[in-house]
Amino acid sequence: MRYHKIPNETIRRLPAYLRGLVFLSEQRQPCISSRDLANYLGVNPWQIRKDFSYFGSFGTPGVGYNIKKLIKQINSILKLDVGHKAALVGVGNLGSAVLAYWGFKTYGFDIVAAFDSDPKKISRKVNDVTIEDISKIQSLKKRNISLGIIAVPHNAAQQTAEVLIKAGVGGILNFSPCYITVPKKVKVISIDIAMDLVRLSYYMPAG
Amino acid sequence: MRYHKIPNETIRRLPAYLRGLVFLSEQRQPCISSRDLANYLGVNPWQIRKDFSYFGSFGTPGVGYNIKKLIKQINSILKLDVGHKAALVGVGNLGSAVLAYWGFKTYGFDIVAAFDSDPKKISRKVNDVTIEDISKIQSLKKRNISLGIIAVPHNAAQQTAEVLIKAGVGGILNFSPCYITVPKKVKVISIDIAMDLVRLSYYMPAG
DNA sequence: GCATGTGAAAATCTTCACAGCA
DNA sequence: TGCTGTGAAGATTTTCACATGC
Repeated sequence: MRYHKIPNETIRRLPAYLRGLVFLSEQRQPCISSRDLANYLGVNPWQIRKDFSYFGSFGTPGVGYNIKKLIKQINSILKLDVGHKAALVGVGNLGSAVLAYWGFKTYGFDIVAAFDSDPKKISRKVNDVTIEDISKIQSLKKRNISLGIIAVPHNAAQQTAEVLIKAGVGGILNFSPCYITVPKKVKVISIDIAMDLVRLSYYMPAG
Repeated sequence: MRYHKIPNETIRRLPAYLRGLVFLSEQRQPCISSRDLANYLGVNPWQIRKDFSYFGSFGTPGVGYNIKKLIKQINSILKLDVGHKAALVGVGNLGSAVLAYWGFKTYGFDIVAAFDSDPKKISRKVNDVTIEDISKIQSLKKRNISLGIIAVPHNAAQQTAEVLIKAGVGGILNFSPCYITVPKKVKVISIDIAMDLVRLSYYMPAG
C-alpha cells in the first residue's frame, strides 16, 4: 500500500460498510467476499476493495474478509473504539427524539448531558439524562465531553455552536437548518432531513 | 446554456441553497450576489453560479439574483411546486418524531397517513394523523400518496419497501438502518443519523 | 482456481479566468 | 465598474483489468 490521500467519499461509505458488517456478524458465517458484501450493501465490489486498500490489506486472496476482524479495523479507522461522550443542546421535539434514539450506542456514542434555555424543562429527565440550564455548559470539558449536538431553532444555532466550542468540543452534529461558521480545528456535520426529502422529490418519477 | 448532464452533487446542494434563500427572503433586501449568498451558505460563489447555470440564467450581471424569483426557480427544478403527499410506515420513537416534524411542510410535503403493525397503536392520533393498520396500505394510490417514509426495524424494511411500491409510491425515504433493493423506477434515499455521527468521529481532532 | 489489492484509464466534479452584459 | 455565465484546466473519484497471493 502506497501513500494516498483518503477520499472523502470513502469516509462517507465506511460507516455504511460497518453497519452492514455488524448485522452480518450476527450470522455464523465468519468470512465474506467483496462480491457478496457489495451485493448486501448495494455497492460495487471494486469500490469496497479500493476503499479498504487506502488503509491496508484486510482480506485474504481466494477467501475474502473475516467479518469480525474487518469490523475491528473499521472501528479503529473511524476512531470508534475509544468511545465518545456527547452533549445535546435543545430538547425540543427533535432533540427529544435524538435523546431517545438508541442507535448511537451501537457505535460507542453516549449522550450524557442535555441543555435547554427553557426554565420549564430544566431538571426534567429524558432517557436517564437530566436537562440542565444552558448556562452550565462550560462544565463539558471537566466532564470529558468532546462532542456537541445542536437541535435549537436556527436563529440560535450559531451562538450555540460558539458556546459549545468555547466549552471545548471538537465536533458538532448540527440538526438546525442552517450553516454555522466554526474554527478550522472543529468539524461540523449538518443533518436536515427535509433536505433529503427535497432531493427525493427531484429524483422521483413524474406523476 | 448548452446541454449538460446535471451533476448529482449539484442536486445535493440545491436544497441547501433553497433553504438559505427562504430564510433570506424574510429580510427586505430583494437581491443577493453569488458572493454574499455563498458566504451565507458556506460555499464558493463560482460553485453557486455553475450550479445554477445547468438550469439556465437566473441572475442579472452587475446586480445579482432576485431572491424570490430564485426561490421559485429552484422550487420548480426540484419539483416542489406540485406538493407531495407522504405516508409513514412505523410509528415508533423515530417515526413519531418524523410525524411531529414541521420542517417538511415548508417544502410542500404533507404526511397524510401513518401505518403500524402494532394493534395497540392503531386508531391513535399523532399530530392530526390517525394510525392505520398496515394492511390498509394498498389505499395509497387511491389517496394520491406518492411518497413512502420507512421507519420500521431493519428486518422489516425490505418487506415494507415492497409493500409501499406495490401500493404505487415512486419515492422512499428510508430511516431503517439498512440497504433496500427496489426497481429502477423507484428512488430511495436513506438516512441514518448514526452514520453521520460515525463520520464525525473520524474527522474529530484527537484528544 | 479464486478473490484480493492496485496502477492506470475513464468519468465526474470543482475551480478558475475571463468574456459579456447591466 | 460589478457581477453573471461558461469553456477549459485542474482535481478528485470511480471503474477497470490484471498481477499477486492463498
